[in-house]
Parts: sequence; C-alpha cells; structure tokens
Amino acid sequence: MDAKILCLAVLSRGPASGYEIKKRLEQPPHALFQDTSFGSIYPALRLLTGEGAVSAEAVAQGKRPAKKIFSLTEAGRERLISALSQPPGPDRLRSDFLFTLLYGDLLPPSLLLSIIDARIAELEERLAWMGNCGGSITSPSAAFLHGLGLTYYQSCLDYLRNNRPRLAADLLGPKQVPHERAAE
Amino acid sequence: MDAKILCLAVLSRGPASGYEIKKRLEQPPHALFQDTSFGSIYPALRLLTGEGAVSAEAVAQGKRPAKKIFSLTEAGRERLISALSQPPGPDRLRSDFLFTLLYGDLLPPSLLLSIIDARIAELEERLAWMGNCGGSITSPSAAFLHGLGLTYYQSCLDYLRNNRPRLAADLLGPKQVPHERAAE
DNA sequence: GCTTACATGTAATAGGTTACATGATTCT
DNA sequence: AGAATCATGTAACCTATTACATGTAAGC
Repeated sequence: MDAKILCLAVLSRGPASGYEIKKRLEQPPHALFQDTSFGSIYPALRLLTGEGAVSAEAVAQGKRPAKKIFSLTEAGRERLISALSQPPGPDRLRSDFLFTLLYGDLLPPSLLLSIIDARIAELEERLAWMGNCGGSITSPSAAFLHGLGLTYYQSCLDYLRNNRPRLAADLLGPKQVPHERAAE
Repeated sequence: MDAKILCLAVLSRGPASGYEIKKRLEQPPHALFQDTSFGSIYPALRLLTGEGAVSAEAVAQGKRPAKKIFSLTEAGRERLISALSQPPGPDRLRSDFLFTLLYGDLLPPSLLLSIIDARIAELEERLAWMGNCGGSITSPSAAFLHGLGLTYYQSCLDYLRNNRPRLAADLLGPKQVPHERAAE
C-alpha cells in the first residue's frame, strides 16, 4: 500500500489535516505495520485532491498557519475499498536485529547479548504502549488485529527471555576450557 | 542494512557469484527478514570490488557465461563487523495483510475471512519450508534466530486459527436476525 | 531561555524494483 | 517443444527519506 492509499484509509475514519494523519500513523495500531514521513504524505494529499479522491478545506486558526482539512469523497472511498479488496501482497520485513543475530558469531558475545537485552527492553516498552490504545479499536477486525499484534510481541519477548540464557551458555561455554586460562 | 552489507554478509560464509548470493537470500533464514533483487546485488558487488571490500575471480564454465566468484577481503570483513556492531535500527514492517485487517470493516465479511484463510495457508507453508533448513545453521546465534522465526510464525498461525471463529461470529452475528432470511 | 508541538510544503538524494537485453543448458 | 534454471548486467522508473525553509505558541 502506498502513501496515497494510506491517507485514504486514515481519512475514512474522519477528516484530518496532513499533520494529523502523520500523528495517527505514528500511534498503534498503524505503527505496527506502517510508517510514513511528511515528505510522502503532503505530496500524496496534493495528488489525491487533484484526482478527486479527497476534498480540501482551509481552516484558519488565528495566527498559526491555516490547517487544510481533508475529507474522503465517494470516489476516494471506492478507491480505498478497491485497493483493500485486492489479495494482499507479501509482508516485507527489514530487520537489522535479525540480521545481526544471523551473523552474531562475528561479534564478541558480550556485544551480541547486550543487543538482545536492548531488544527485550524495546519489546517490553512496545507492549505497554500497545496496551493503552483502547479508543482506536472500532470494529471486530480491528480488535482481531490488535490481538494479533499483542500475540506477536508477547511471543517474541517470551522467546528472547527464555532462550537468552541458553545462548549465553553456548556462546561462552565452548571457549571456556577448565583448568586453562581463557584466551582473550 | 543496504545491499552492500548484505552481500558482504553472505560472502562471509564463503565465496559466491552474484547469482548464488541472490539464491541464498531467497532461502531461510535470510528470507525471514530480507529480500533483494539482481538490480541491487550486481551494482553493489561492482562498487564493493572498486572499494576493495571483495575480490572477483572469473571462472569459465565451458559454453555458459563465465561466473564471477566474489570473495570477502580482510577490509570487507572489517567493514561487515563494523556494520554489525552498530546498534540495530528499528524493524520495518510493511504488511498489506495487517492493513487490510485494520480496515476490514469496509469489506464484505466473506472476503475478509477468505483473506485470513489464505494467510493461514501461507503461514503453514512457510513453517514447513523453514523446518528443513538444517544446513544453514552454523552457529549458536543462527540457531537462536531460527528458533525465533519458528516461534513467530507458529504464534501468528495459532492466533489466526484460534480467533478466526470468534471474528466470523462477530462479523456475521450482529446482522443475522433470527427468523429472517439472511440478506446476501 | 530552550525545547517540543503545531503546521505546511519543496528539493535533493538515496535506495530499490522492474523491465530490458542476451543466451546456453537442463528438465519435463 | 516449452519451461525453468543458470548467468550477468544496464537503464528507466518509482517511492520514500532527509534536509531544507518558515514561523507561532505552549510548556518546562
């Protein structure tokens, strides 16, 4: 899904400015699987306006720069539904963390373990952060997604916590020859 | 991690041609978190050769086009380790499937459920496919990654299977008024 | 006083995908 | 005979990120 469809989707929940769209994409549940910058949102909204998929209304606010509030048109709604109806493409994950694990044998064990510890802390934070997103669950399928997200994070966290000790033993163990001074 | 580091990483397991690098990236465990096309691999290898991070050797093979076998140099190895030592950036997931779930209320329930069923089938396939990748596990941290991948797929699969009936009931239930014929 | 939040937008840059171009060999 | 695999590489294209450019207002 490109930035255009993303904007249409957010607007399907109600009118918003470009700035507000960005804010919503940063929070769960969107943040689970999408991120987008201003540099792609504003051009997308301009194009969508030209194509008649959204309508813009300028709202003055005293001395601040005027907001542009965008609303979904009927054509935009149809386009969104059409995009959602396509069989979804494969997930694309880019993970430096998993990459580092795969080549972890090239790093000092202590560094690798500290990277895993950092990830455990991040997952804990993210789980807590996902917990309080009550307001955005507006449909059964959104609730279904929320549960899936929680399951995903929780199972990764459990795995990391449960298997870290074993990994530490495997990394440090084989080199530690008893009765000899550890080389390096 | 960009295409260059990816190539260096694959080559750290042994010399290979551009074609072979692509093949390895398509299989587990790389396929879990990375994908890259020829269009980024070949230019990356050319640049790396110029930078002295890899060395190339042409290998004639009868009538087929000659292979170029690339090997990691000491400078390349250092560069790889340096990249791996950086704190990993955040994971980036792009998932049309999760996006569709979030806006599933805009689709007919039967379509949404069939999309979930397709995902269940894909996950089953992927789990089986990950099962037989014994040869590529060459270190404790690679084994750790493999276990994490299995856990991730398995827990998502379990969630989808366990919660699909509930979602189906929630989607279809409220509309099904007893003693009336179901509308569509 | 400094930082963060609000608010929009453009331009340069980087990175990757897709399609193109070519051709032998092996499997079905 | 036709499809898939092996094998390399370029060019056009698309998309998105980052930095730039500008300025107010609220909170610490």
